[in-house]
Amino acid sequence: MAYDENCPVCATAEIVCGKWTLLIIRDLADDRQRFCELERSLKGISPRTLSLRLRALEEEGMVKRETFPEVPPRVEYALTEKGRALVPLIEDMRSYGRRWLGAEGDCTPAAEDDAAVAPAVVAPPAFAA
Amino acid sequence: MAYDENCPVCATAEIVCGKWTLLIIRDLADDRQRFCELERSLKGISPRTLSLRLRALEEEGMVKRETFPEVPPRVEYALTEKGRALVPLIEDMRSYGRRWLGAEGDCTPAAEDDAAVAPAVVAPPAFAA
DNA sequence: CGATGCACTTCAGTTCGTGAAGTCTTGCGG
DNA sequence: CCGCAAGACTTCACGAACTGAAGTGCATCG
Repeated sequence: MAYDENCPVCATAEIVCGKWTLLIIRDLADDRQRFCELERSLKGISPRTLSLRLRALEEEGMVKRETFPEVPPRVEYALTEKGRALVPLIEDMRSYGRRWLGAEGDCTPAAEDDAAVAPAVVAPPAFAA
Repeated sequence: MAYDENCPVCATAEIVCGKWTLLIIRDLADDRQRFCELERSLKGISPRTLSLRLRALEEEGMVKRETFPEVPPRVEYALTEKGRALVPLIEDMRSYGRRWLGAEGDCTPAAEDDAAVAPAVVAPPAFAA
């Protein structure tokens, strides 16, 4: 059922393999975000899942939650140091996706509504790093 | 339901977030393996899931399947170049797990039956690379 | 007064992953 | 000759995970 906890790869996999988790980290890597910003950026996530992930990430100590008791309640999420340590992993994924999966988009919160620019990169380059 | 296919991180996440997928890649990174070797190494995986993962990985072109029509049938799985390109990702995970998750084990197919050696690393070091 | 935004929670339904058992073939022990 | 074992899976029933839609509470905008 669960992975072997002694294995560093397994332990990380356990965190990482939940759906959306990595994308949440990716969004938070750029900047702190609010619940609804994440919800909009991660098109297709259900608020329940987002809530669950955020809670889990917070319990793991990778995300810090900050509440502002304002008029429309504001809650911001930001990566802790432990969470930021996952960013290189995300960068690897980005490189991989670009090189081998022909995914050209930016998909960062900044690049929201520009779609369809990929010049059909299907055959990946034959070299590997 | 599905991630945004244009985003390199999402595209990679889609591959990577299936349970056990990364661990299969990890095992295959060391050497080609047979079905039952993977099954034994990945303690707790169901043959159905392993079969599904292997098939998907093969269809994605990250794993090469080779059948040997021998007495007890032998099938070996190995990473392709596209699959090997994921190894740095796994290495990142290993580093992360070691540094931040206090997972000290090796968990490689080579280190099978030595358990309980971790000197209780619970508080991660305060520095980050 | 009704609509809207925010941050969630609840609910029913679908998909994913599990654990046990079964399949098919051949070689070895009794 | 019978039965068990290995190897590579498949089938099945069940539980866990994720989804989509709707609901909650509050205050401001129109």
